Amino acid sequence: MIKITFPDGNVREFESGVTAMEIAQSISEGLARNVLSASVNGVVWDSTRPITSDSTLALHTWNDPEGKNTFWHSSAHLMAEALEALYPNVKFGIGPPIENGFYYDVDMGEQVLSSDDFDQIEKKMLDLAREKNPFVRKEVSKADAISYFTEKGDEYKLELIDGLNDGEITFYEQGNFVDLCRGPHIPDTGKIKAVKLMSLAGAYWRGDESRKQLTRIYGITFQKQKELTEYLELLEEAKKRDHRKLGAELELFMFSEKVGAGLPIWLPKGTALRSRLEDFLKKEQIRRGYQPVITPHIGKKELYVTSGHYAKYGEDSFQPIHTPREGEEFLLKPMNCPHHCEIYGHRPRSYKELPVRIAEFGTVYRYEQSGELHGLTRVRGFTQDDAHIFCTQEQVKDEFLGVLDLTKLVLEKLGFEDYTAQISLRDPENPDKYIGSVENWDKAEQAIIDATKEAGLETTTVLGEAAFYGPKLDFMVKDALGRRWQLGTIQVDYNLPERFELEYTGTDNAMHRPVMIHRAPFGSMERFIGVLIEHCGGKFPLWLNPEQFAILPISDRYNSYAEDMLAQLAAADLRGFVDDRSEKIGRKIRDAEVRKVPFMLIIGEQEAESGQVAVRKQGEGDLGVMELEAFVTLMNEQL
RNA sequence: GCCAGCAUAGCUCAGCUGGCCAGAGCAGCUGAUUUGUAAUCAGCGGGUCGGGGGUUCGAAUCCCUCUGCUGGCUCCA
Repeated sequence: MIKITFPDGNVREFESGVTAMEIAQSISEGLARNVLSASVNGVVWDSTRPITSDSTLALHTWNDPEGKNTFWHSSAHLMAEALEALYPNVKFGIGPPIENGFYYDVDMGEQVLSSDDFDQIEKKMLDLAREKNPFVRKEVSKADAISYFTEKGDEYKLELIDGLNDGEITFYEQGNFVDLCRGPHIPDTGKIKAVKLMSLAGAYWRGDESRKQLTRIYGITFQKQKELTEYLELLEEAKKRDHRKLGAELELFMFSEKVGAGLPIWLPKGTALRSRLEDFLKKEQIRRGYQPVITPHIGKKELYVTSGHYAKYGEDSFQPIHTPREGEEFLLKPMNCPHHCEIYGHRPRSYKELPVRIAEFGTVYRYEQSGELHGLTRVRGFTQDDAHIFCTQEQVKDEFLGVLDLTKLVLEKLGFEDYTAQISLRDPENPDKYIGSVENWDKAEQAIIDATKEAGLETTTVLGEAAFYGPKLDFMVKDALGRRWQLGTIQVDYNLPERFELEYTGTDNAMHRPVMIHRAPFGSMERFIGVLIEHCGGKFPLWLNPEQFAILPISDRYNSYAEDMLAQLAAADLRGFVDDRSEKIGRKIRDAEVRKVPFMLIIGEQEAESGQVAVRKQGEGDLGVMELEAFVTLMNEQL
C-alpha cells in the first residue's frame, strides 16, 4: 500500500500501481470523467500512469492551467496524426501547448499548406478523435528512438533525441501515430470534441534565424462545441475592439503609405485625446517635482557613441543623417536619456538638489523590421512619457516608490484595474553580462523588491530579464478582454551616469556618481492609447473623450437654440457639437450612438420653451428631461 | 528581414476557372422633406481594380517585381 496526500492535506492509502484516474474514480465518476492529467509530487503526469510510492497528488481538469495544457498538448499530437494521414511525407518539429491552444511546427517539403486545407485537417482530426484512441506512454532506449526516427526520416526528431539522455526518452502513441514526447497526455483522443485551426506561420527551427523555416500550424480545441463557439465569439469581440479599426472609424489616427510604414499620424480627435492624457500626466508630474524639458529630435552621432547605443544598435537603426557641407553625422534620437544626461551634466550638481527629475514627452524613432509593425502598438516613431531621475543610491527606493505611486494613479485613472508588476533581475549564472558594481546591483534589486512590497503591488520576479545596465520593473496590464499588455516601465541605470561622467558633490565635498532611473508610466503614448482603445472599446472615459456630448435639434428651427446651448456648455468647460443636419431625430441619434458620443441632448419645441434638455446616454438610452445646469452637474460628477 | 496570405470607390464587399463601357450597400454632393429617442426619399458624382513589368488577339482575373497590410517567426535601447 502507498500513501497519497491530497491538496487539502487528506491522506488515503491505495495499492501500489494505482493510477490518478483510478483514484479519481474512487472519489466520484464525475470527477474521473473530467480528469485530464495529474500532478504527482509536483510533476504533471498522465492520469493513467501507475503510482508506486507515497506521493502527493493533485488532479487536473479543464479548470486548471495544467489540465488545459495537457489537453492542448494532446491535441497537437492529434493534429500531427491527422497531418501524417493526409500528407504522408510530413516531418515534425515540436508541438507544444500555448496560452490559447497549441501549435505544431512541421516540414511539408515541397508542399505548401494553406488555410484552405484547414477544413480537411479539422475533419480528419475529429474522425480520429472519435476513435477514442488511448495515448500510450512507452519508455524507449536512445538507440531504439534513433533507429525509429531514422527509418521514418525525421531529422528534426533525431536532433531532439540527440539532446536527450538515454533512459529519459519516451514515446507516446495514439492510433497510428507515434511521437517523441515527454508527455503527459490526456487518457484518450475522445475527449477532443471541437477543433479549430487558427492560422499558419513560418517559424525557424529552434527559433534560430539561420536555420530552416518550418510551417507552424496554430489550432485550438475544446471538450465542448459550445466552448469553441464562445471562444470564437471572444475573438470576434476583440476584432471589433481592434484599435486599428476603431482608430480609423473614430478618426483618431491614420497611416499613410507616402509618409511611411509604422509612422502614426494623429488626427484632430486623436490629438485632442492624446493631449488630454499628456496634460493629465504633466500636471501630476509637476506636482511631484519633475522639471519638464524639451530636446531636439536628432543628436550627433557622438552622443550615441558616448551613450553606447551606437555600438549596440547603430547597424539596426535608422542610418545617420549627413550635413551636406561639414559632413557631420546626426542620428534620429532613439531615446531621450542621452539628451537628458547632457542636461544633468551642464553644470555642477550638489547633493542638495538631488533627486533631479527631468521629464519630457520625447518623440523617438527606432528602426523596426517591416514585419514587426503593428498598428499603434509597434511603430517606428513614438512618443515616450519619459523622465529620468538622477539620485543617490540611498534615494533609489523612495524614488521608486514615488514612480510606483504615479504609475498606479495613471493606470487606475484610466480604468485598468487588473495589473501586476514584473520585476526583472540579474541572471545569477551570468554575472559578467552586467555592468556596475555587485554592491549597487544588490542594493538596487533590493530597493525594487522593497518598494513594490511597500506599495502593495502584486509582483512576479524573473531572473535574467534585467537590462545589462540595471534591474527593471514592468507593469503588465490586463485589459477588458483578459489580454495582457506590457505598458509602463521603470529601470535603474548605472551605465549612462558612468558613460556621461555625471557627478554631484556630496556632503563630504567629494565627487559621487548619481544613479539614474528611467521611467515611463504610459510607456509610449501610441502603445498606451492603442491598448486603451481596445480596453474601453472606443468608449473613452468622459474626461478624455474628444466629444463629450452631441446636441441634436429635432428640426432646423431649433438650431440656433442648440448653438446657444453649445456655447453655454463650452463655457462650463464641456466639449461637444451640434448636429444641425436636416435629418430625422432617429437618424441623428443613431449616428451619435455609432460615433460613441457619451451623451446626447435632444431639443425640440418643449425644450426650447422650458429651457431644459432631454438627455440620452450612449448605449443606455433616455435619461429624461432636465435643466441644463443639472446636465452640467451630471457631467461634472462623472469627470 | 523570413514564411504564409491579402490589396477592387472614402468604408464594407461582389466580380467563378481571362472576353461586351467594373458592380452593390454605406459614406459624399444636390434637391425635396422639418422630423420626438438607433438608418426619410429622389437624383448625381466617384475607381488607369495598390505601383511597375510580362504572357495573351484580349488581364481586376495568369506570371514576375516593388510598396503597403494581416497572422506568425526572429528582433525590441
